[in-house]
Amino acid sequence: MADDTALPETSTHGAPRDADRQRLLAHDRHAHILALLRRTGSLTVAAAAAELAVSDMTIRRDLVELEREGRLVRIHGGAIEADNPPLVAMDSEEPSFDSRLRQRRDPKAAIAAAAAALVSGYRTIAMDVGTTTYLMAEHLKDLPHAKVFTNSLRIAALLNGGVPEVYVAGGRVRADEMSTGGPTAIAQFEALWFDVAVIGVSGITVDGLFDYSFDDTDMKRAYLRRSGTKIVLCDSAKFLRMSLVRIAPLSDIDILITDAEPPAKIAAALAAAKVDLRIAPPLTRD
Amino acid sequence: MADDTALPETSTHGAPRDADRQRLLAHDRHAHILALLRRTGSLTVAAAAAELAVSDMTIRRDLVELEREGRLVRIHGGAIEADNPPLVAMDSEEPSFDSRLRQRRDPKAAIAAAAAALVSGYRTIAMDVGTTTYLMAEHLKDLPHAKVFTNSLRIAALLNGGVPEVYVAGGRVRADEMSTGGPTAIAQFEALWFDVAVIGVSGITVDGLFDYSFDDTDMKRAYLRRSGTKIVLCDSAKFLRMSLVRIAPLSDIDILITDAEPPAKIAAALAAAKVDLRIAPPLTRD
DNA sequence: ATTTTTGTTTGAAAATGTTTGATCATGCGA
DNA sequence: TCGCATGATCAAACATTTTCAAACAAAAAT
Repeated sequence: MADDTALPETSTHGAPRDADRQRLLAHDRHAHILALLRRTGSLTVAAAAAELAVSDMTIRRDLVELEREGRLVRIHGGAIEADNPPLVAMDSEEPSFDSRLRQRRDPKAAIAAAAAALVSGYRTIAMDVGTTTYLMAEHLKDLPHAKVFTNSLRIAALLNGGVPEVYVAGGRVRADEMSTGGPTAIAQFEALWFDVAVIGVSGITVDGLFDYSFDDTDMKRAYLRRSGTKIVLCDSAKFLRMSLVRIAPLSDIDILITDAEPPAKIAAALAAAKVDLRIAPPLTRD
Repeated sequence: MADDTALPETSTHGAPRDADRQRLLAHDRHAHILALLRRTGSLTVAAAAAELAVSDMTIRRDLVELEREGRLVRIHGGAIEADNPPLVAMDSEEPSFDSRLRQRRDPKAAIAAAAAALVSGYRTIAMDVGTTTYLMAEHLKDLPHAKVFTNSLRIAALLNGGVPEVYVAGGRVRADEMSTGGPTAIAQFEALWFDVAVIGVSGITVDGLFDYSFDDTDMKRAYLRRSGTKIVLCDSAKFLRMSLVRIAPLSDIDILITDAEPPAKIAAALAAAKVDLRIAPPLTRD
C-alpha cells in the first residue's frame, strides 16, 4: 500500500462519460446559451434562466466563464455577442479530442508556451496535429511575419483572424482529429521548405518517436524531411511508451520540449542523438 | 407547463409579451434608438420614450452615452445623426460571416434544406463557401455513401464526425470566411470530377453570377468546370445585384434555388439559359 | 463492499452596486 | 415672458457579487 509510484493505471480503464457527466451538462448549457445568443445577438440572464430551467446564479456563472473564453461579452442584465469571431464553427462536441485536451492540461500548456517562444523568430512554421500543438497555436495568434503550415483544421481555425498567414494541406479530413492526410496532402507540403517544424508524438523510447495513427505518421515524416529545425513536443507521461508506428529515430530531431526530467535511459539516448532537451517551466496559475 | 418546479417566488408568467418593460437590455435600447434615428435622421426624446416604453430620463441618459461614443449628436429636444461615420468603418467592410449568417436566416435555411434534398442522391458533392452552403451542410451530416469536397473549413468542421467523407482543398486560408484558395487549391480539385457542385453567389443579374471576392471566384469557376450538375443557391435579396467579379454567365449553370419568384427580367434570362428555377418552400418554424 | 472524505456544482440569502423613474430647480428657445 | 426641455437628486427596483449550505459524485479509507 506504500506505492509512491502513481502510474495512471486508473485513468486508462475509466470511461470518459462517467468522468465528466456533470461537465457535459454544463457544457451543454453553455452551448445552449451561445445558441440563444446567436438568435438575436443579445440575451438576458432572466430569459436564459427560464429557458434552461436553472437559477439566475448558474446563468451568471456560465456567462462569466464564457466571457473568459472570449465567446461573448457580458453586460448589465445579460450578454451580447463577442465583437471578434472567436473560433466559431469549431466548438462541436468532440469527445476524444476534448478529453485529451483536458488530460494533463497544465504540462501541455507549459510545453506549448515554451515551444511558442522558441519558434517566434521563425518565418515559416509547420505545425503537426495534436493537443499540445493546438495549445501552442494559441500563442501564435499575434506572431508577425509568420506563415503557418498545418494539416490540422483545428489549428487553422484557431489562427483564423490572427496575424499569421495560414496554409492547410488539402485532402481527406480525418474525423477524430480534424486533420488532413493522404498522398495529396503530403505531396503539397513536400514541395515546400519550412524553417521549423513542430511535431507531436504519442510515445518516445530510446528507439525513437512513436505514434498510434497510420494516417498521421506519413505527414509527420514529411514535416521532418522538409524543415530546418525539428522540434518535438512530448509531455512526460509519454516517456518509455511505444505506440503502433515508429515515426523516426531520435537522431532525426533537433529539439525535444517536455515538462519533466526524462528517465536516465532516454536522457542518454537523447544526448547520444545530439537532441537539445528542454524542460518547460511550469506556468504560474492565473 | 403550469408546473413550476421550484420558482414560486418569481411572478414571471411564461407569456413572452413584447412589452416587457425592464426586460430590454440597455444595449438593445441603444441599438433601437440608433435604428429609429437612422429612419428619419432625427429623433425626439418624447417619441423615443413612447416607442421604447421607458421614461424621458432614461432616453436622455442613453443619448448622453451615445453622444459620448460619437454615434449621434444631441440637440435640444432630441438628437440627430452624427455627421461623420464613427463606427461605420467596421460596418463598411464586408460583413462578417456571423452577421451574414444572421441576415435573412429563414430564406437561407429554406434554400439550404431544398438544396440538401436535391443532392442527397449524388455520390460526390462539391460545396462552395458561403452562409447558405454552410446551412446546407448541416443537412448532409447523415448522408450515406457521399463524399463531400469543399474549400470551406467551416463546412469541413461542421461535417466532421458525420457520415460523409470530407475532403478539403489545401492552400492559403482566407480569414473570416475560412476558405482555402489559390492555384494549389484549385489545381487539386481540377484533377477531380464531381457529380454535383453547389455554388453560392453574392449577386445575380441577366448578365450572370457575381461575387464579392476575387479569391473565391476562381474556385467557383473550377467547381462549375469540373462537375456534372451545377446548382446555384441565391436568396431573393441578391436578385439584380451586381458585385465586384462576374463568375459566369447564367448558361453555365443547371439549377438555381431561391426563396421567392425572381423579377421578370431574370426569370426570362434564366429560361433562355435553360436554367431550372426552383423556389424553396418556407420552412415550418420548429 | 460500505463508509468517510474531498471536491464540485448548484441554489438561496445578504450585502453591495447599477439602473430607472419621479420630482424639482434651472436654463434654453420662441 | 412663458413653456418646456434639461440636469440633479433621491428612492425604488433590479442586477451583481459574495458567502454559505445542500446535493451529488469521485476518490480514499475502513
